[in-house]
Order: sequence, then structure tokens, then C-alpha cells
Amino acid sequence: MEPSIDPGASLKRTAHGVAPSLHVRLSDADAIPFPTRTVERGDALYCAGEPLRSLYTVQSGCFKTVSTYPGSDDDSTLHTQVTGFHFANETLGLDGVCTGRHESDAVALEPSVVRIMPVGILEPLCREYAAMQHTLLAIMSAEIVRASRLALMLGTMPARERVAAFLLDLSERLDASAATSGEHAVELSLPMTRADIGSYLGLELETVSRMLSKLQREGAIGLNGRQVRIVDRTMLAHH
Amino acid sequence: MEPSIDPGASLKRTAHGVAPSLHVRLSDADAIPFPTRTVERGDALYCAGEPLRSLYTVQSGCFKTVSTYPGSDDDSTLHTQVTGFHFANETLGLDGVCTGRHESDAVALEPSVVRIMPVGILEPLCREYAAMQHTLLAIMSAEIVRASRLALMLGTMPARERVAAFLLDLSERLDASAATSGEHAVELSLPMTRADIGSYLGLELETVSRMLSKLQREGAIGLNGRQVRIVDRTMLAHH
DNA sequence: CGGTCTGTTGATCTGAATCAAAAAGTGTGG
DNA sequence: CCACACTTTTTGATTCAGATCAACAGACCG
Repeated sequence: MEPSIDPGASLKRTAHGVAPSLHVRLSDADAIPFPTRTVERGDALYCAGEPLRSLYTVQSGCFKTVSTYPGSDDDSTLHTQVTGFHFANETLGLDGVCTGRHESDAVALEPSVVRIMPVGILEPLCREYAAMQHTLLAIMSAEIVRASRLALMLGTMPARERVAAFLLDLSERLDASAATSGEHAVELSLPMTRADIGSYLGLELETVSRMLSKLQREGAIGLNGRQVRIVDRTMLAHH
Repeated sequence: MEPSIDPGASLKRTAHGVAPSLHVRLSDADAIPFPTRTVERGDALYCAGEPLRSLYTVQSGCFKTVSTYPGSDDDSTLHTQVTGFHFANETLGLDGVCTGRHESDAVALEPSVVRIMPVGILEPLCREYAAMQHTLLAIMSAEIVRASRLALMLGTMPARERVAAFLLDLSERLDASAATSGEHAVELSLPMTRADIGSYLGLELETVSRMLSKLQREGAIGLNGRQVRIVDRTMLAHH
């Protein structure tokens, strides 16, 4: 039986979001029952340097990917940054395809489950099924766009805008999992710390905290620890 | 006759460079004579929003890719940044695969020639030839890494380090075209303006100019307009 | 309960942006 | 070939957004 492939149809585009979210299933889990793996909060799904064995699709939970830049060869001038957050239906490990080794660490922010797709199986499968090949290329391309958008954000936007854009992006990506039909999620519960957000946005954690407080004071959001309510979307988007 | 495919063998890895360069030929030009196109300095190879018709491999010359972030829907809060420079043997247009439309502008920095690979041909070809498929995936993955490295740089490094890393990256990527066997290029002639560099590095053009002057004063580089000589590689890399 | 991790807010400092001006290139047409 | 306009680059003076330093308040946990 031919596995049913779910191609570009479900590839959700976010025209204005910071990162286009990827609600794509590489293949129907029922047709090809890939194994799954559970990762505890704080544990690494994989680490930079490890040989690339599989790609992973998040089934539940949330991950951050952490990249390290070796400033000098030996000494302490090395830079580290969170380069992505990954929620349900998003794919992990794509950056390792070029070198055959993972280029970043993937750490679970909460207890999570991933579906494991061995890389050895992936390429032959894509050669067989055109739709699957197309979807994989689309996912990788979207990841390029996502990373470029992040660079654009870090290179051009002031702190307040970065935080606002971050919240808007999250709310767009979480609405699928929150099953809120039609519109975007309004109530977010952030799984990451202020330090994680800051690292991702190229800001210090104090600045993130300050900007969140300011957005609350201005009436754009409601804030209670890691619970965020989007009150005025327009206020977040503009300015 | 089967086109000879040049797979990962020539995929050049730069372990420490800002961006891994891509000296990969998707296919042997002699076997499949893809058409070429000449682009004058300042002209666009493609623009954001245009339907994706082909991917391009730079044969000679140099391009910058410019991304725009629609801050607000209508008004003037839109951000623009140079998100990449592309030299000989590097591939352009990959960011458009996900949406079917180009996500950035590609502008020639000098008179340039590209090889045109229609997207319609590409996917079937990759289904036919495993090595070609593998190479395409590797190229896209490398592009993800490149963009993430840029984000890391913009998020974590001070101005001086960004400029130094930029020069080191350039010297690594240009040595292939400069045919300097063994080591990296020492004499660079930058095809882009200070403003382009600044946009790429998330700095103002004045800051780029200042940092270049400072690096010269410190004896790390020799500077004469757009001619740069790498004098002390270690000094650039460390600190 | 003390201890560690997280988040908020305040005070101060600084690296890079901004404003400003002049010098050095680059190209054009007379 | 030169004069002119225009773009690019350099350098200086000033300002400011965000980093850094510091203190405290909850939250969570063994």
C-alpha cells in the first residue's frame, strides 16, 4: 500500500509572521508507523557534533535549538544563542543534513514526544514519492526563510519590536495546537524562560522583562508570569 | 548519457567560518547545458514576490540578496536588510521553494553570469539521481546553517568582531575563485559598499568604516578603499 | 525551611547610532 | 582632458537604547 502523503496543502504560510510555521507532516503516521521518543524537560534530543541519524517531528511539547559559534579555537570567546523554538508539527534536525552532523543542540523545554524519521529512509522515500520530496524541500526552504527572518529581526528591529514580533509569531504558531479555529491564539503560556527569549532575540533577559512590562502598561498584552494574553494585536504589530 | 553528478565530495566545509560556502555544482554543466543569463551591475536577477521559475548558480560575478520585513501592513515601518552575499559556485533562489515565490531580491554587485536551472526540471531530476538529490538537500541544509550563523552573529557579537568575522568568511569563500591552492585568500577586493556590509552585519555604515580603520591601525589588515589585505589572521579570529 | 532558579525593577555605564562635515572616488558630457 | 555632479568613505562630536550591575521578591524543591 502506498503511504498517503500530505503535501503542500497543509503547509501553512504566515505572510507577516516572523517565522513561517511548518504544520506539515512528512508522511501519514498511520501509513508509515515511525517510532517515537519521549524527552524529559531539560534533556537534549541531540547535541551539536553528533552524527545525524534522524530527523524529528515534534508531536507534543516544545524544544529550543541552541547554536554555538567558536569565536576563538580554544579560549572562552565562544558565542551561544537560542536560534529557534519548535512546537508541535515542526521538524528538527534539518541543519545537520549538509555536514552529516548536528549543528546545534535541541533541548526539550517541557516533557515532549517526537516522531523519529531515519535519514537513511528519507531520501529513498523522497525519490519514490514526488509529493513527499516536494514537501521536504518546502520544509527546508521554509527553514531558510525562518532563519533569514530571524537575522532580519536581529539586524534591524529595536528591542520592543522584537519582543512584540516574537509574541505575535508565537500566537500564530500555537493556534494550530490550541485548535482555535479561524483566528490566532490569544492566551499563550510561554514554555521558555526570559533568558531563552532574550538569547533568541539578541537581548538581555532584563530587557525582555522590561519590554513585556512596558507592553502590558501600554495595554497591548496581559501579563502574569509565563501567561500572556494578547489584548491588542494591532498595537503589537504597528509601531 | 547519464549526466555526471558531482555530489558531496566538493561540498566544502568551513568549520569555523561564519557561513559554510557552497562550492557545489548541482550537475555537470557539460552534461546538461543549462542556459545562462548575464546581469548588469545594479540589476536584479529576481525580486521578492515574483513566482519562482528557476534556481541560479553564480558562474561569475557577485550578488547580494535583500530581504524586507513588512513591519506594519501599510505604513513606513518596514525593515530591509542584506541577508547574504553570493559568489561564484553558490546557489540563489532557494528561499523561494517553500512559497513558490521569491522571498528576497537578488541584485548583482558587478556584471555577473548565472546558470539557470528551471525548478520544474529540478525535482524530477533529483528523483532520478540519488547523488543529485543528496547534493540539493545538502545545499539547502547548508543555507539553513548559513542563515543561522548570521543570526548568531547579529545576536551575540560586538561590531568589531562582526566585521572581523565577515572578512575571514569572505577570504575563505573567495579562495576558490582566486584559485589560491592550500590557503585562504589574502588579498580581497570587496564588491559591495560599506552600507551593504553594514546592512548585512546589522551596523551603520559609519561603524563599519570605523571598525575597518581600527583593524588597520591594530595591524590586522591592510586597507585601501575596497582593497583589503589580511595581514594577521590570528588577530582577526581571536578577540 | 534554606537554597537555587526565575522574574521584576532601579541606577549607571557604554557601544553603537545619529548628526555633521569634509575628503576621495566615479562617471558624465562638453 | 577637465569640470561637474554624485556617490562613497572617512572622521569627529553628541546622544541614546540597551547592557551591565545590583537588589529584591516569588516560585519551586529537596
